[in-house]
Amino acid sequence: MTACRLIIADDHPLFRDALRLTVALTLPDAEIVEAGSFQGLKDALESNPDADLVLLDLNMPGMQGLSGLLFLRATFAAVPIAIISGNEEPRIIRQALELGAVGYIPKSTARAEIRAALAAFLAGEMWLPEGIELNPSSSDDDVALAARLARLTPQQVRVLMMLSDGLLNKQIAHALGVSEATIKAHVSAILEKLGVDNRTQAVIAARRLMSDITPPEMTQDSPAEAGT
Amino acid sequence: MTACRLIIADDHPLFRDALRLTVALTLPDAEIVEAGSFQGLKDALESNPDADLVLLDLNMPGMQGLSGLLFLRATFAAVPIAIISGNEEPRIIRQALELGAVGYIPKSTARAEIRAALAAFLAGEMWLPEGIELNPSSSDDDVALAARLARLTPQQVRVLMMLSDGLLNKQIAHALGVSEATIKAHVSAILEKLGVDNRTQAVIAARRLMSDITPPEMTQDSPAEAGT
DNA sequence: GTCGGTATTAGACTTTCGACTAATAGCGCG
DNA sequence: CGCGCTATTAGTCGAAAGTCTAATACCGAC
Repeated sequence: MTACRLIIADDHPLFRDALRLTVALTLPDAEIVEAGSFQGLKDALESNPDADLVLLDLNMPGMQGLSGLLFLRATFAAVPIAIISGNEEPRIIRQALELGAVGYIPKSTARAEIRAALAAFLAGEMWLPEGIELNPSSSDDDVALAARLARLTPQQVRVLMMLSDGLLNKQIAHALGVSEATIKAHVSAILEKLGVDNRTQAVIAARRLMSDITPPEMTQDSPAEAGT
Repeated sequence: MTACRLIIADDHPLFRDALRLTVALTLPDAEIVEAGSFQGLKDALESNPDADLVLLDLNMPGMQGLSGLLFLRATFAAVPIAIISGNEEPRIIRQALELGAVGYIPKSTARAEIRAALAAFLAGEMWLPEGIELNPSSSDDDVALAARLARLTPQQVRVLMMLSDGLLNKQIAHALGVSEATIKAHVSAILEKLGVDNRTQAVIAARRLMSDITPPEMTQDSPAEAGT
């Protein structure tokens, strides 16, 4: 197989190293780009818009939960994104899939399985841990919300992000270089797709994606090296 | 000392029992009312508006973080509220104090110290765990936000809660039985006190109080009986 | 009692929002 | 190529939001 290009995004250098070694076992010829922050990942994707896969940790500086995934999917729709996270809650996993992730690898996954997952991703297939099904009649409200957010167009996602910062239509229009009427149309489309009545409720919905991620361990003094 | 009346609010019956025993040691004549949910606590406070103290756990069904404390302080300003929580983060403690709590007892506190805290509260004094100071030049943004929220009047708190649910001014006016112009005046006062420009930013600020509490343990399969 | 400060209420007026209509551009398909 | 579909763009207009001014009421201070 010809050389492929992967982006590893994790704020923990040790974990990036471990992951790169695992990747090298499966794909000796792979070119690997690393990013340690959300901004770094955006830069890496702009430099490598033809990357074959992003391995994304959900807890990165500058990224607020799943909203980062929403943004990346909207901005770089052509690049497949797989989540690698310490969080193993089924709800989070299903939300990530609804948002367009090609797979979800818990950090507790054995190395052999991680390699199998990588192979699947690069073959264009999905991969999930045991016990997680694809469409288990998503009864969860938060999962349904993720599905609705995934239907937004890239421009609508940008508008929703700025809406969530409390900006006025006029300010968003100026930032995006279009007229205020255009922003109003985007906002109306967002309200329709999210099934809400006004911008405040849209912001509440969008922000629910940001706070839902609870890291499994929480010792804010220990380095929490997750190597091996 | 004459008999006093305490309200113990915690969703865990076992912990309520333990707390009641500790209270009985210090105050044999105390009348103790228990509540296992936020709604139960509101009912208890309406039945006992002259209670001498509320011992409030921050993780109760129906209560979203510190916003519950904000509501209680605005609605029952005459009743002192002490927080009893498993969360020991200094930021949360300072926020609770800014919102008008008379003290903060980590659940890891020794029983003798809890008794000392109770005595202090009933004497009208504050009590804090070791190492937490009263006004350490609150540099934290979230603490400053709590201080701003504490300046809202009771009616303004009610309006802010409904704002945070995404309601229109008209809907809030109808629910509170006043005119829409009145709600607009309240909203303007809220924006001024919170230092924000529009209702969306006010909702973002209010919702920051709701998501900041990270429970120290997280087993989502335990039954969590809330009966009595 | 009178004064001064604040909470609550509301009307008048300006700005912003959001629905409706519609034009343009790109894109897959027969 | 022409057709239908969608994304993006924008103008118009009634509704909602937010500001300003102000009246009433309550409450502690003098």
